[in-house]
Amino acid sequence: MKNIANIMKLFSDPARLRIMMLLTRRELCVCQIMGVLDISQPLVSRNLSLLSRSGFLRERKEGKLVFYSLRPDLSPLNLKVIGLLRDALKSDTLVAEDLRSLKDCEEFQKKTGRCDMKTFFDFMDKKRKRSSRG
Amino acid sequence: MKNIANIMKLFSDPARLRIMMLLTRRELCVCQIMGVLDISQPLVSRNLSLLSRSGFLRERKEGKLVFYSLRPDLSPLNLKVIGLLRDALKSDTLVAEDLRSLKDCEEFQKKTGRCDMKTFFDFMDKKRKRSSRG
DNA sequence: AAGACATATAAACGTATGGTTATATGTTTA
DNA sequence: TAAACATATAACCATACGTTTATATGTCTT
Repeated sequence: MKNIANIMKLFSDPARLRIMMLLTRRELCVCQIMGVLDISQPLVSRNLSLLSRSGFLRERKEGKLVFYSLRPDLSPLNLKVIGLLRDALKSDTLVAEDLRSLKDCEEFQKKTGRCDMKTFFDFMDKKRKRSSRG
Repeated sequence: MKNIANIMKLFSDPARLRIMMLLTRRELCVCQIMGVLDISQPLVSRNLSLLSRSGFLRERKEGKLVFYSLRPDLSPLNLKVIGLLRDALKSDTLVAEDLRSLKDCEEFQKKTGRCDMKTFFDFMDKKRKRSSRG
């Protein structure tokens, strides 16, 4: 009872839902998630930590960077929950935007050969300015 | 995004989960739910109201009583959510106890021909005393 | 019509939660 | 070794939420 209630609570937050939707696509490091979602580093970190502690994510350290991805050994229940969320959000415009931004970020990353917070922030900043200019 | 987040939040509360698990079985009035779950009347009322407003329940008035049941025209998403919750709670001991209590209450109700708050409270009170005596 | 009853709503309160800012930890680079 | 950097954690605050108590609404009974 408490278990499923806690899972529901975990996904009652839009930021965590957005993070999960990104991570169901591929492994990402904290700075990439920050850049794409445009939320603060401590908040991303905390939400990743909550998702990890509930058994949804695993982490992998590579130098300064920490990469998060779905756990390969997800429990049947957790798998079903993720399936439901993906289904519920398959036409979500915000998720679509996030995935678009992720793609853009990755292309930029390939061109520059960099994966750091400044790079993604600068890129997203320019992008936002572009779109606000119309 | 907000929609699914709100649904998740709705079911992040054990009391609401228990109410839903009862109502997926059959239509019940407020006093029956109170008796079975042993939670206060205003709390039951409020949670029923939240579940109704999110499109999960319908209500039917019959004299003083108000009966709640699953909406017959649940959205595909809401149906999937309920399916997931039932699945997640199919072996839950608390839900099992609740269903047991519900059965007992209904038998008692048949015998006495009554459906009111006092009846269910008295019955559950005795039941609790029985079980605490061992 | 008055009182009893079932349910809903309002008010009030403590706690939990999301978000920010500041700081700590650990790694890389110069 | 010191500075720069990525990430995590702590401290703090405002707000939201669950719960209780009190009250309102509406129905039945006498």
